[in-house]
Amino acid sequence: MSDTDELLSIRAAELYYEENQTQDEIGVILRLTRWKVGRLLASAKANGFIRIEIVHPRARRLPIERRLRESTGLTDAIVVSSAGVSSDAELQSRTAQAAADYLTSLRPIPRTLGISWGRTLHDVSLHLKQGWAPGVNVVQINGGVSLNQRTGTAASTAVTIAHKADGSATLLPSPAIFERLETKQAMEADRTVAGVLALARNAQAYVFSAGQADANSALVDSGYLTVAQIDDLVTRGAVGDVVGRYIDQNGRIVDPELNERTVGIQLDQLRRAPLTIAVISGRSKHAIARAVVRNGLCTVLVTDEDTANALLQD
Amino acid sequence: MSDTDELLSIRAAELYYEENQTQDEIGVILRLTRWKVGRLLASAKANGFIRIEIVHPRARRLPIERRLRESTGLTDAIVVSSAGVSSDAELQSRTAQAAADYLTSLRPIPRTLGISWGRTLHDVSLHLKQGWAPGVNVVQINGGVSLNQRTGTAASTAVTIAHKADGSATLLPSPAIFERLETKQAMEADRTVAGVLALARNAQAYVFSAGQADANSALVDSGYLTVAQIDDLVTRGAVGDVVGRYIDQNGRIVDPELNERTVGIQLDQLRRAPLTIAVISGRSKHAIARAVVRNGLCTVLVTDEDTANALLQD
DNA sequence: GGCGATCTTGCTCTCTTGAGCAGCGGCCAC
DNA sequence: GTGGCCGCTGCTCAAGAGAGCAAGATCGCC
Repeated sequence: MSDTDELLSIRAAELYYEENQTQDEIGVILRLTRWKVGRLLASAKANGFIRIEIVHPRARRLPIERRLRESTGLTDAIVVSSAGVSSDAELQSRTAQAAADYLTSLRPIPRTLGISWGRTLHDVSLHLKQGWAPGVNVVQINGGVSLNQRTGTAASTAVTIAHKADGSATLLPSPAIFERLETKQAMEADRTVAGVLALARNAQAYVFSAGQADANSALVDSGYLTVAQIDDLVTRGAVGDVVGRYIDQNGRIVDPELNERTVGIQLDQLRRAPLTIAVISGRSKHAIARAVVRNGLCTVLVTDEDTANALLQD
Repeated sequence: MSDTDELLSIRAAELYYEENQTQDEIGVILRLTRWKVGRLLASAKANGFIRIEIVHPRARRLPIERRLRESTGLTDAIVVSSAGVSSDAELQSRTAQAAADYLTSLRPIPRTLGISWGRTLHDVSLHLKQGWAPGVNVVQINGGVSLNQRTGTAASTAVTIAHKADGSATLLPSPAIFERLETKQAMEADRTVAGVLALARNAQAYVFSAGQADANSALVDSGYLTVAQIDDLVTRGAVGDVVGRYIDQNGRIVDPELNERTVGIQLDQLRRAPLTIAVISGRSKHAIARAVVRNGLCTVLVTDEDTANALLQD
């Protein structure tokens, strides 16, 4: 397009989008036919001079969702807009909201829903509306927090989600990671625990988040791992954890021995499940999000625009 | 509007603006009539959820221009968009470009055009196209740079503008500020100088910029004033200078004695002129821009979006 | 619980916009 | 210089979107 046409297209766009003139009126002002004006506006759009943004906490980015589905093979992708977001916390809240919306709209409604725990899942539980689903049985799929003052977060997340669905919660009464393998095995042998784990393995749908591999991990907060242990895992290629299990960028368990001592369903069980919803957002989780998506650990991803774009870079 | 309607309006907006669906198609998807969809889209716009931005160096902000004209009584206002601008220099370049465009489109074409000098005016001169006007006589309206290596900037600006209009330049062969009043008066008594000043007073249009009152002033750069002198002026209320004369926020001369020693047309002559175009942009010039506009020193303002918004705050 | 006021809804009608097409003019090769 | 090709222009025609209106729903007030 010629230079003067480019300038004209900008003048036309100003009158069209900012002054709400019709293409006809613009034609009179710029001494053009209305068809020419229409073509100029189309070219302004095609050249990317017109940027349309939906500024709202609930806004999603459908084109990015589509590209993400196409390039990764996910069955569904939910991408929240990061337009006008100032803090990471706000972004995560938006993502949790979107996850809650997604759960609410799920059809058929899962009878048993396996969930992990953490800040994100807690956030999701808060965003769910009372009565979001009728009678869902929520089952915890990995061992919960129980070593310090944050006791009960894991349980309360499951209970809240179940309560709001007028359903029931099945808790996994176990630490996330045992110090000794024998203790863990003894625990798993217990009928109650074995029953919960069996229920977890047969859930119709899973919702989980993922943690980045750094000192801010919930597993460090909860006292299951030390910062030194995390550092070691990172050295060995860990990018983050999924249901308490640390993986590298190829989705492989980084420390099999540690993995053995971790209570909850196996990653392969997640991989085989037909509906696994990962809720991951924030700058620091790009790497673990990539690992989760690239290695088939989820079929549905709920995330933010920036993380989605990072995934599309590859 | 109800909460669910708000959410629906966002969903509709996503489908409409990002997925290019028709309101009819959206109606099918969201199980609404197309009229409801149309109303939701209208409400999304009305609520400011839809942000449309024209991203282009030549883009202007017509609604702000209109508000500026209405609230200040300017006969015209040109406001360039600051969308996608990273540096102050880029913004100033855009503003200078807009000023050049405005000059080019001026009708009737002024026979004599009075101009000041400075970085901004120099920038404007560079953005003018060869043949922007036929045969304009450009006359310098205030004393020029001549004390140091930047010699000639003032003259070259005038010459460039005149040359590109296939016209002539009339230079004011004088320093900006004299040290002694007597020398200045002697200079003004000279027939040549007096002639130039008379021509300047009778120009049909004026274009000038304004300087902020700080150590970066062109008058400091050129050696006419010291930083200490500027500090003193600021203490006395100066917000900046117009054609070399420092004014406070009420448009009053801050230092009458200094003003007497300054060569060029008087501010009152600007105030009386029918067409005075001020070109002012950049964060640091908000105060002086306000002083210029509020006190009738220009009839046309060319500026950037941020400065314009600052003016509209009052 | 009844009544009026107000808001919402789904419609018709009209204006606005986009798709597609024929004709014109410029440009290049020969 | 001439013929053919390509791109731009202004048109017709149909789809899309908005304004306005009347009927129905909802709400508050008594």
